Amino acid sequence: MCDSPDKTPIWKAIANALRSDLAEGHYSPGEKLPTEAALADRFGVNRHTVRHGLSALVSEGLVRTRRGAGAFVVSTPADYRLGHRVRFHENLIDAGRHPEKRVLSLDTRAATQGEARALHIQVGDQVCAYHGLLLADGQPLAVVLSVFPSMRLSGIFEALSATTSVTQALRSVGIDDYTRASTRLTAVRSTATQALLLQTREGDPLLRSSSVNQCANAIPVEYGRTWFVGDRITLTLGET
Amino acid sequence: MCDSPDKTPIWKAIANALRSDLAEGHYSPGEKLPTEAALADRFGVNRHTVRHGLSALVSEGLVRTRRGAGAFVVSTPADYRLGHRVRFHENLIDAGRHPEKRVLSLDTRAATQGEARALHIQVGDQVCAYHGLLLADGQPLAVVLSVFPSMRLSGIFEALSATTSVTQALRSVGIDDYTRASTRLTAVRSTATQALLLQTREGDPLLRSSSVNQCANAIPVEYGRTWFVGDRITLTLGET
DNA sequence: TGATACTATACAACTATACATATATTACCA
DNA sequence: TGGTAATATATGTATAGTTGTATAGTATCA
Repeated sequence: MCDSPDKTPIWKAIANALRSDLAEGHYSPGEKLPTEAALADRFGVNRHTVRHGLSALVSEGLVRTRRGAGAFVVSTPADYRLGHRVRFHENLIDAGRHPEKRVLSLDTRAATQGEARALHIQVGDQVCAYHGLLLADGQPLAVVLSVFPSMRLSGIFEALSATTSVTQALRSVGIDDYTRASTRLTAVRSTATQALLLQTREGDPLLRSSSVNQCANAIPVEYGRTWFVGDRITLTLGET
Repeated sequence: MCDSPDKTPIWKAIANALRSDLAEGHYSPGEKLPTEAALADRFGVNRHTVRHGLSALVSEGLVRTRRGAGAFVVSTPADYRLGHRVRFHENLIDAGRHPEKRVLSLDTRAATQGEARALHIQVGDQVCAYHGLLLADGQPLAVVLSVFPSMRLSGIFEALSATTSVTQALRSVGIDDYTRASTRLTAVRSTATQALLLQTREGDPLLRSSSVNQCANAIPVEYGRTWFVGDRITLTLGET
């Protein structure tokens, strides 16, 4: 018989359902989840299976249980504002989360066609490519690939070696402020490498953002592509 | 039973024996069959042989198994009338079944593009989204996602919090009657979450209905999408 | 020799039930 | 009003039972 290739265990499906409930804002931090018995009833399964799913959320740090009291939401997936000014650290601190950036690689190379187009430079011009991992409260949130035009920003490589903050690096090469020129969003499936970095499973949906930041006189200074873990983020569109 | 003349395999003989037990009404719908171990004991064979026979009944749709729980006699598919007036409770009671609705979530949010088009409102207008599970005789029958235009139906959220009946909720916000404006049907494969809620296997076919209900003056009041378990329902088209 | 039907065994996943223990709520009394 | 005990509720733990799946072995027949 045709066995379904990727059969999700019941407990994992429950964890997923609850996690997306959290992501969609059905519960806010501090709020009490339904009791295990109620959840077991809702999903039509045994209480132990619910407990198994809940324990996954507990180990992810999304939920905390108190014997005799119930299960409580610790933190909901980060709310990430996409507007005129997008700042990773600010966004997460505003959401009450602890942001962290980890450098995966940093090198100078020739621009690809897409990067050249986005940054208004020539194919083959030197760019500084920053590959990093974004974390919230220690949990991987996104992988990011940020590309800077070296010619336009002399010293950017050294600046990025010294700090993980894009804002700070740009400031040290003379860009005091920058704004988001464009953002495009799509959903993709994660590759094996991304899944490993993000601690998800290969094929899990990611939210990909392609964006261009420009300085005051509308000159592109950064072209970034970010892959967010769908479950751990809620993107909010609007002004800032 | 008498020993078969070396022609029919044992597992088939067991399937036949159980099938005629069912036909003679020794077991009623929903009732639990003896465990595989008990049956293996009764027939004096290995458990796997019993499983082989049982799996035949499962694929015939006579029996449904739940891991850890047992094998249960399946009830005949509910007959669901799709006509000018579609009422879940009425439909199932008329079919001699016991209907039940379970609320999974209820919230207010902005309308998506498809919802806006169906309800003749603007993208981003507030809608009240009801996510629920429909059951017949305690067995999951369908998951439903019902969307109501909040602006047009002030108080609909509270009304839906108070009752699971769409008819009653609409009545309490001033819609005394509503009729089915359109229904579209397609077949899809179930997601893991849907499979969990419906107690089917991931990837099993579902019958998806997208419908719009309108009030007396032809204004849309509800846009619903329902995923029926294919083999637990028979949709009947016609007048009412 | 190989295919088929059945057996044997082991383990994983989920269910069912019972009970222990911590917390929240309620009733009652001073 | 305030404190305390009783009760109900909820999570934590333990045990046993049932189905699902994987692997290997045996008997029989063409």
